[in-house]
Amino acid sequence: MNGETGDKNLSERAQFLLKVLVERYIRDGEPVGSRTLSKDSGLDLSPASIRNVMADLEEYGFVTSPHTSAGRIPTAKGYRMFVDSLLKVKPLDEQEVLRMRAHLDPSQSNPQQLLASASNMLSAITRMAGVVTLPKREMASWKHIEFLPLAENRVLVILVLADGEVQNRVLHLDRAYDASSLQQISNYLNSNFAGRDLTELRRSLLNELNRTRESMNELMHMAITMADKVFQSRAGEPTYMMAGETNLMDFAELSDMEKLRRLFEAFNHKRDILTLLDKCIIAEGVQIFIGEESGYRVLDQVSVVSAPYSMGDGVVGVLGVIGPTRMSYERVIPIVDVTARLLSAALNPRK
Amino acid sequence: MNGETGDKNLSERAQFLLKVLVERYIRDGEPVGSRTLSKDSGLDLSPASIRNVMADLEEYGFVTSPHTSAGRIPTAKGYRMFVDSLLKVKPLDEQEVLRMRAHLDPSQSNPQQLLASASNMLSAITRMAGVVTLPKREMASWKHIEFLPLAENRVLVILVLADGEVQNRVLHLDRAYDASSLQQISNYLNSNFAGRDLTELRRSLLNELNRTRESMNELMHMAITMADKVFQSRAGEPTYMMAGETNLMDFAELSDMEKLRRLFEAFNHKRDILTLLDKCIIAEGVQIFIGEESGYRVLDQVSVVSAPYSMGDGVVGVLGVIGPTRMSYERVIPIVDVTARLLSAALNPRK
DNA sequence: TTTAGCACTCCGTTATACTGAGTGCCAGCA
DNA sequence: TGCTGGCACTCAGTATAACGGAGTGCTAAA
Repeated sequence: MNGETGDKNLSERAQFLLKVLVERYIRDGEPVGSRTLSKDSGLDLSPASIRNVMADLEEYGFVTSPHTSAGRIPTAKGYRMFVDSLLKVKPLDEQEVLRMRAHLDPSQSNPQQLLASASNMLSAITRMAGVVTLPKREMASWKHIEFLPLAENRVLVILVLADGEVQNRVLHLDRAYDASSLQQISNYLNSNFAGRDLTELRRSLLNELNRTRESMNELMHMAITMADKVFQSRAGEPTYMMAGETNLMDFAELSDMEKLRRLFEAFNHKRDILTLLDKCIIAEGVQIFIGEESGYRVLDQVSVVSAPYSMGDGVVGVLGVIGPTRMSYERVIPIVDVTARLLSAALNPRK
Repeated sequence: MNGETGDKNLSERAQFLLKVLVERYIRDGEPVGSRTLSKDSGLDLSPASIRNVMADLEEYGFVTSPHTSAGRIPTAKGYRMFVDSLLKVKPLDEQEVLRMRAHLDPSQSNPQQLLASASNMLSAITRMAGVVTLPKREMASWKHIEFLPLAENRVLVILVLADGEVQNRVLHLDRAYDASSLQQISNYLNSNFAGRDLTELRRSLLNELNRTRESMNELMHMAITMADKVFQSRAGEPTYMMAGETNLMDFAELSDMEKLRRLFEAFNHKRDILTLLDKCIIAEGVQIFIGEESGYRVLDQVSVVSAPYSMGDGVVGVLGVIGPTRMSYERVIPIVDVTARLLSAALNPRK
């Protein structure tokens, strides 16, 4: 209510003190009192003055006290302000970038392994949990397709993707196809559509189907319906890989067994985590969800720092770090950022 | 030192009291005192007499007390005696068996999914962690093999196993092979060796190679060396699937965060758990490791109840339950046993 | 606008006492 | 000889009170 803090915007000083407070709390994990802040800030202010500012910050919802006579700790909103407006991330040490690059060496790993390395690396250097979503395969292009007849109207489809990843699916069909017509179908698909991404493929196949409805020979018809079946994305696939979940057990914030258990169960069921990560795939760079912001109860006590990575010429997945809200964003943000870039580079063979 | 307990073998009464004690402790989780035992046993003995027996049991190492004035709890040795000699497992309720069978319906799942269902089911009904090792593929036979030329001297091998499981591997070769000679090679292998198990195949291929060394045409030579490469089992594969680890967080025995963490890390690294489970593959039926018996520090507080399952005509893997030493062996043993039988049945198509 | 001073609050720790559960041992009894 | 009641003792866990420390909010003065 008093002059300075009546405005919508916090005073310079209040912002600065919030910054110092958050940094201090991230460092020590203990509520920060006015005396500490008075010494720590470098400003020439007495504890009493600091207390006034704190009262304002509390009123705005940036900080809170665990109880009457403890210091203040940041709220989710406080962290948000800190991350968005107060924090200046320094670029990573060059040495460290080199070390990271070595872990993601494309020459001696396949894409699958690269993803695993990335999540391991994230968990190892941050000492929190690292997560990498598997590439959205619809967006990836493919090199080659092959059909193999099995018993009882079933056909095995082998799909070689642009990155060398191989997928198989078994189709259950309404009638048997002999080896030679299957051969013809795959020839047709390989010569006309190889190299396109999977969604595009489905679209042009449907067009084709409409355009040539009458004139089309049976073979092409078969080919098109079959391809349509193949390229429907399958459900129930594993959808992300995580490493270092156990690191989270060290954090005092998560020492409540009940909460920890729910969190780990969420990791296993994947659903919530995945929809959250999917939201990040549209964003440009590093995206951060702090505590309750995520909208999922289980993630109340944790933050997610994520960044999209790309393959070919589009974003195909997201990687990131999951840790307590009280994490060193200053350190984690550039790490996630760099990892995403390195992984993208490793996944895209230099042309 | 006194007459009765001086023999190597425990008296009838001592054995019976141990049984009651273990059952009681499994039920309540609290040290059992002489008064309780006196009422609970049904024997017409005063607490004082019970105490004498307890002193003997303690001397033999079957029970111990957490502190001077608490009751007794079983040691690993005590549980072992209980499980080996005192416990009589009742067969499972028929209703329950039917419900379990429904979960492992071979008609609407592939083998991969069956294994996952089995481990899920084990964890769900025992409320502990369920684990299933993946089948040893060397012991499985195969139905079909196919080669697909890729760029740069690489060949994609598609291997269809007897259970319908499909595997791919990429071979790096010293020279390029054209599609038609690859076709010939696969024809040769399919018509001469399909249906054998993989170890047997390698053996007969090597024989073949020696026997026909001079007379052999180049094609057969290629085929044989290539097959040899294919059927070398690959390292670094995932080796078991686990479900319900988080159930273990509920047990008071594991409330020590440090121990819990080590346990979960062991689950992730898989190594120790796997060598332990591998030991069970030779045993006939249900095998039990109680606490420290396993020889692995991380498993000090937990027991593993396991049983082998089979496919084709041999044992190929192990499944089981991991839980606190203080688990209801009476319930868990038949569950593991039945699950192993059901899984074996589901994996072996009725002929 | 800032600051010093003061009363107040609340957590965490320590000391103390007390209760309840259980034990080991001994002496007497069938 | 084996069983039992009695007794002194031990020890974890809990409740209670006391106290110091850290921090706050408010007020009055600089």
